[in-house]
Amino acid sequence: MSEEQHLNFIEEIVEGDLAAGKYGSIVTRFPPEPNGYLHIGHAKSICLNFGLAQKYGGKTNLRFDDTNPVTEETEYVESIKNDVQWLGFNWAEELYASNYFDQIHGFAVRLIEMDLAYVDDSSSEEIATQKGTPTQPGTPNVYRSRTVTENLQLFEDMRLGKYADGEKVLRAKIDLASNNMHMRDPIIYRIKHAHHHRTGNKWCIYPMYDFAHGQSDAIENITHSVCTLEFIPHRELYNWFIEKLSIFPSKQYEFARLNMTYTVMSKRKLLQLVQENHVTGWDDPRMSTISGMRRRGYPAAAIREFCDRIGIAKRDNLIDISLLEFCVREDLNKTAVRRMVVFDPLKVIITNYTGEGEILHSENNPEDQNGGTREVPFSKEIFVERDDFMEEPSKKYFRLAPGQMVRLKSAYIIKCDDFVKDANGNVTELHCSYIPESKSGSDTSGIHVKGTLHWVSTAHAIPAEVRLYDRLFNVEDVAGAEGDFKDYINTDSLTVVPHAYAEPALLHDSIGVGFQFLRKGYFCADKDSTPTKLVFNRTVGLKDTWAKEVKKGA
RNA sequence: UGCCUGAUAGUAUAAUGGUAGUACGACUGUUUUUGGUGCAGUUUGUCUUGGUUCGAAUCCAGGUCGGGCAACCA
Repeated sequence: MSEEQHLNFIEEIVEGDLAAGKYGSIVTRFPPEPNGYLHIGHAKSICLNFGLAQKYGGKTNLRFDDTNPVTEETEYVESIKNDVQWLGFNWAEELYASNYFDQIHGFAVRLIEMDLAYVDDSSSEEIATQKGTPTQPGTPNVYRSRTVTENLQLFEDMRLGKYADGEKVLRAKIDLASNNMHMRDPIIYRIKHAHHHRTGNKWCIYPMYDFAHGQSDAIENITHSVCTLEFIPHRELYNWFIEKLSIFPSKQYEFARLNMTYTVMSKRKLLQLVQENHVTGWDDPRMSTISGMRRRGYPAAAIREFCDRIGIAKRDNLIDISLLEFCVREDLNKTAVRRMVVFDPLKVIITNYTGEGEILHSENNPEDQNGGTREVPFSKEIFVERDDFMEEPSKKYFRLAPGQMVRLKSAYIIKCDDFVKDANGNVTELHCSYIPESKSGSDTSGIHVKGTLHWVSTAHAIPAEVRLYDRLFNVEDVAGAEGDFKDYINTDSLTVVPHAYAEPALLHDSIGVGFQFLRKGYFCADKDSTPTKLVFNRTVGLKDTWAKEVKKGA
């Protein structure tokens, strides 16, 4: 009652329709064309369409808008199904616009019979010219006054394959003077002698989007057909066909598509990145595709949360990618298993440690009481991160420096006594002493240190490759930037750390879980990872207030 | 030149004629065996000009700015 339910404008429409008794329950659909992989923008649409049905007790169909056989492939169908499922949604029915080709063809015949469609022999250029311009009305050509009988015969001949591609089209007869260019006798059927991934060679004529989408919606009794803003001018046509054909009156509603900083969101551009090898594939972890994000380690729940937070409205937007990253961290912080991995090793010898070594225990996740612990071997010689030592520390540097003390996570407090340099002046080794009574969990030393470091015992360290990703583009608004979007590709978007050192527990961890490498960020095993060669992707870094501090000083 | 759309903190999004709120970001402080997390707090906004009204982000009119529309693509 009292909770503030902020409805988006589409939810308001749905609630209004339901309250008015317009529909018993709602039916939505997610209608991708299988000509590429799904991206985060599709996720927004998926969450909206499936979310609506879940919230109001309806159903959602997955419908492939496969009306253009030359761009569509089964590979894409499979990837789309996989991505929608991975995101956590189940469709009521798996459908294809091509299932309806017979019915849609029948609709076209009906239109011809009503003298509302005609076969046009003009070339595509002629048709474009005859359409006029937004400020000048179009002009009818001779074909527009063909008789119903003639049109029926010609359309049938088109279907029979008597004409070559482009020789003839079927056009709706509407209004060549309309302010809406889409109403100026739009083409509704074209000839394409092409193999279709579902219907094979059965057809050589295919309906255009405008003559398939609304009809498919109607056939499926879709109550709320939600699409993006650029289809607003199509709505008039959408309604016109439904009215003339007297079919189920689906209603189209439009929302603003997702735009995100530092990335591109169009299948055409994503395809280009793949084809020109700017990335390794559709599932490259830097891609804005669902499959790329999955491989990068973004949890589905985080993507759903993101889609929830960005809202649904009609205003053009450019969402900061850091909001997505926030959602990813928020999710992973609660679920990721903590491990220690040193990327850039600096050897530390604990000079006063006389034991053989020992097994210590460290919690798997401080956020999860039931997460348990793991064994971490400790010994006289360990690796720490090279940038966790400074010969001449700045004032607020809480890590190792001559005479300075830190805690080794889940182990002991150590003090840096000395360091060794090579001929080039590079620090090669630290000599530290440990405080025996400072052992984690039974610390009686009374010493408090400000810094805690991750570390790995050199004798037990497991080599691993770590891949660090940065934004794929170096401008915020890639689509809005002048010139070719490829000019803005960030050439440093991938950094490989070939020889990182991981604690041994990581060897036995199952693939598919999210990790937090302490103080380094969130990671997941890549599909390239094998038992003999571990490979990890950095999903996202940790919030780093120290880096910010350093930057300020610089 | 036409038509269609939209405009609320830096970014998104609510307030549906009656206290401009929330989240992310930024900044403080605090807690912490991750410079992480958590907690507390601060910060910044109704495109503009008129009108209607006791009262306007909301309604009306004009302007400004943004996006879209003339593929045998979807």
